[in-house]
Amino acid sequence: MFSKACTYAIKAMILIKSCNEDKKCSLQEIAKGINSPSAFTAKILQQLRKKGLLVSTIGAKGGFQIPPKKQICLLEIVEAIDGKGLIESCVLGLKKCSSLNPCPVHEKYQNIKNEMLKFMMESSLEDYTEKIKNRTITLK
Amino acid sequence: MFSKACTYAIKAMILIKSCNEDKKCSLQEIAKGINSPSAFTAKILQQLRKKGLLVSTIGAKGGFQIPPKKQICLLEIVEAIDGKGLIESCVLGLKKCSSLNPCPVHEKYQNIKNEMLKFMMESSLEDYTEKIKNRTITLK
DNA sequence: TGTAATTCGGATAATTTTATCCGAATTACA
DNA sequence: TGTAATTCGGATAAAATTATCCGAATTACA
Ligand code: SF4
Ligand code: SF4
Repeated sequence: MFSKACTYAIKAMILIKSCNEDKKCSLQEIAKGINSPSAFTAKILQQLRKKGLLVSTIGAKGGFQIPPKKQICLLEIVEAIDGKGLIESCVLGLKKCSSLNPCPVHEKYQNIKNEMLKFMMESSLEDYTEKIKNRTITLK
Repeated sequence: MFSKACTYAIKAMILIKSCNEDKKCSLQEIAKGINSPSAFTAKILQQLRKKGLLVSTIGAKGGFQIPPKKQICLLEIVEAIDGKGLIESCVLGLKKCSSLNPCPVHEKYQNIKNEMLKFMMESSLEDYTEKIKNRTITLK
């Protein structure tokens, strides 16, 4: 469903969010916390930063944070890393179809797509943080 | 969502199904009909054959057919090419979660996954053939 | 029987995705 | 001021996916 890079991104964002608001999360903490290759994770964090989903501070004691007061949903993360493909594409990826001239599964499929979208829009990082903090679940 | 190979497989199966029952579909017809690279398509057709989703006849006037009297749904095709990943995996792909100790989005996500499964199980090749035959839609 | 059409499988190449390495710049703080 | 911790970006490598090429085997049919 999502690329590997994308699931790293999602997990990293959840982990960072579940740190204290003011605390910065270093690359190493993140990679360890989500069990990902750190250099690859670094690239992904840069992508997220460039899209405005993360802020970073350079130098010793530096690290990554969720931009303060920003609400972020799964969809934003997925789009930042995997692009609009998932949202725009279709089972068949046909070019010459439309809602006026749909293939037989169009309606069913659109329903599912809409629900996936809804799910991703409604799932905010906050939804995850509590259980992470309690260690009820881990991100590994 | 699906790999490129998988969407080629789906389209190829629909195309073959929409040929006459007794008519065989050659690789070239298929590749042309679904606008796919023929050598790559050949590999995919072999995979489908080995999984029992296609039968082939070798030699001149040979080609591919859907096994007679066999009902095939999308799920079977997807599993044959992309494996069980889509069905078994999850947004986060966590290892230590379960329905007893789920992450916060578990319920929502499982619902969507179940609907996707249902969709793929309920969508049979026959659903597509009529419109293909009428040329109301194409597979290109 | 000979030839063209075709599937089949192995080898290889191109592209994309995932991953590693390293040197430079920045900052905290001893 | 010096050093360790850190982000940042470029170069490269490894692995997976997608794609091409070719020769062998099989079959229809002229
Ligand atoms: S008609 Fe709808 S479901 Fe069918 S191929 Fe087009 S966009 Fe996809
Ligand atoms: S609890 Fe459910 S939704 Fe959450 S990561 Fe595990 S399987 Fe996925």
